[in-house]
Amino acid sequence: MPDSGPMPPAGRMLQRAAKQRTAQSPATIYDIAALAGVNASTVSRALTKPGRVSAKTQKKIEDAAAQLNYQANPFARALPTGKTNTVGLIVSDITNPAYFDVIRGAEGAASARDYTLLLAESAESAQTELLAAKRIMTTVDGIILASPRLADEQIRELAKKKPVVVINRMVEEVGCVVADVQPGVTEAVRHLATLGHESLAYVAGPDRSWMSGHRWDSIRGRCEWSGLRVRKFGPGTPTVDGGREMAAAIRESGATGIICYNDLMAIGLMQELQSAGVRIPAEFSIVGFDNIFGSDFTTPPLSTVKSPLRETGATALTLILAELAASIEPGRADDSALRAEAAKLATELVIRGSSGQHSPAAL
Amino acid sequence: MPDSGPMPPAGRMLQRAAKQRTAQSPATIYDIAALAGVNASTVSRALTKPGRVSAKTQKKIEDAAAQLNYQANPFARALPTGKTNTVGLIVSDITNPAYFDVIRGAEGAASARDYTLLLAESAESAQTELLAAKRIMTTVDGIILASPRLADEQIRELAKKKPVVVINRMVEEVGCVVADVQPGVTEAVRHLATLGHESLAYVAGPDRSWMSGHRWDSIRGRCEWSGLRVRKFGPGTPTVDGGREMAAAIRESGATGIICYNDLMAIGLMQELQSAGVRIPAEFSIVGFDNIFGSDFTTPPLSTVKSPLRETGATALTLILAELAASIEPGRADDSALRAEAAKLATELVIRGSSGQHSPAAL
DNA sequence: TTGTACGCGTTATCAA
DNA sequence: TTGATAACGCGTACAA
Repeated sequence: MPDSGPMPPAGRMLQRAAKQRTAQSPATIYDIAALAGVNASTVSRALTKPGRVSAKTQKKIEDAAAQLNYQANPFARALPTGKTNTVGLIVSDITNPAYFDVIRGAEGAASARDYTLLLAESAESAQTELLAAKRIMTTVDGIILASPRLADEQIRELAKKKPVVVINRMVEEVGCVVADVQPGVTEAVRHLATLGHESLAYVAGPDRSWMSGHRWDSIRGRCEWSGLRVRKFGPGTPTVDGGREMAAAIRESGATGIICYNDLMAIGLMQELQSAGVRIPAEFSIVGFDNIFGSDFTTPPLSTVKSPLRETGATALTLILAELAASIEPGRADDSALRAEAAKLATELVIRGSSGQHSPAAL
Repeated sequence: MPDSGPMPPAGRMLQRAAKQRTAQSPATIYDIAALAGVNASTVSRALTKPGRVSAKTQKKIEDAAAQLNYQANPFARALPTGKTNTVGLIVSDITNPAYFDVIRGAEGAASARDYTLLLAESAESAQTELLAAKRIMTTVDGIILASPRLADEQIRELAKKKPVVVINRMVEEVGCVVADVQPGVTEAVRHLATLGHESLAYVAGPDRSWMSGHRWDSIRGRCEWSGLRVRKFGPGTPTVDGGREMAAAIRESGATGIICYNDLMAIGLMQELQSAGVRIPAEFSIVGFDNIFGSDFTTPPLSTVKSPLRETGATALTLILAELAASIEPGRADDSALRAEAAKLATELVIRGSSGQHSPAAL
């Protein structure tokens, strides 16, 4: 160590300069600083909060940055800040087309705000879900859990570390995005009643699915209100095959207006019934949930309670970002706007061919 | 500066200790070092390449790490290394269900190797695709481009900076994953010929789609070989509506064995034809491509040339990782195994109800 | 085998 | 308003 002057920065910049010649490593704020004739810290200021620097140097720096095709290194930025501009999304089953739109909505909302989406799947297992969550946790600013299989307590535990928003489930003390099932269910029950169905049935999903129970509660309540009989079948697997397996029980039940936990089950049920010679909708009316891609491909096309899947994904991401902002700048508790936005997420009946006038007479 | 001893490390550790009391910030290698009574660098060595440290201290460190619930900070790790353990996947259109399985395959392969998947959409625009690519580029070890809209040259440009693998398209000098269309097309053409169709038609996708042209080339070649007449229609939009729009032209064309660029178009075409009173498959046989989710929901269910979508996604990710490994350790050019794996990706005809004996007589 | 010291690119805290 | 400098957590030559 021959010298004791301001060595580190000088040495650093010399090294940068040398490096610049050899490889084509991306430009750093030091390169910009050199080009603009200012200090690196000034560059940092100018590029992050464009108010703490004079207009003149601001422009010089911006020009230099543009010329050098500068792109901030997210990792270097994340280190002192802790902010990664990345949100994780964990879905329980990528196979399920209902999530496609959720993913799409979240991705759109994210990239619109210069955020990036990290995707992971839990394969319907609480254990791998927790694993994925922990792995991702270190990398993201917040996590969206779509129909999580985790226990409430585990979710709250995660939420202590980073903002967590849950989709399609209510968990105390955690941000939740759940579309209002009431309007869609109300319409559906009324629709079936109008069609002449006096005995309804609900084909439930898995017991562990919060949403399945929620939908059942809503349907039952509505039927009581309307004086209709309704029975619950299941639990069943929330897939096409799961719907198929319920066909026999439904057929013998005497119920003629069937609402299924989701479109997948509805499609399976309908297919199985049809292949047994049952006429839809003459003998049974079938209504699904979600309005997934392909639910109108069937013959007859499926009537369904449409869920605002894409909006749900987008709203979840917005909520995460809001929680993030709140944790930094705790003054503003204007959840109101967000709550309002989330409240707009309502279901709605889409009437297609699988529900119609009940006319078993025409045997 | 009262002292000139080994200040920095000591000061750092003191601060850590103080911090440890207050907030619940995640444990670092310094915490482990303190607990195990060794230096932080030893911890780093023990945790990265478990061979450069004595068995005894190794255990001590691992115990301490476990006790502290240690989780390496990916950002801090990425900074000196440049490695992020993250792969980006850009799809041209999340709406298209064909990508669902690709995403799924890639995600599965990634998380199996402790990699994380970054998802982005280009919304069918070359410009936003480039933007997304550049934004993501800084964050990932490599990028997978599914049916990119970018020009070949732009893709090569990207590939100069980080490993790039392209799905469903051939680009010189860039890793590509394209399922072999030959077997599926051969089966399909033979199938239609056997059914009595003498005049075939191909409903093309967008002109910009490399895959659409590729499929057409293969079909045409196969038809020539078989002495069948075949005409190309389009270009069209690769959606259900795009398929619908081709119905009139197809109906007047005289062709009766129709192969569509993808299932979406096939479904639209079939629906439109049926709603005009045309009987499928008696009058027209329709075959799609890909075997997407829901292609068996239609009545009749769609015959289709199945693509190994999921395997394609998984293979693409594997390829990226291989290129990554090769760029680090250039000695091993054992692409052979990979090429072999990629070569196994073949299409295959799935015969369902939309194709059948040609019997226009039964008017 | 282990410890020392530095750099990765950025932000944040001070002085100036 | 700007500059100098210390973190952020980890990997790694180099020295011991």
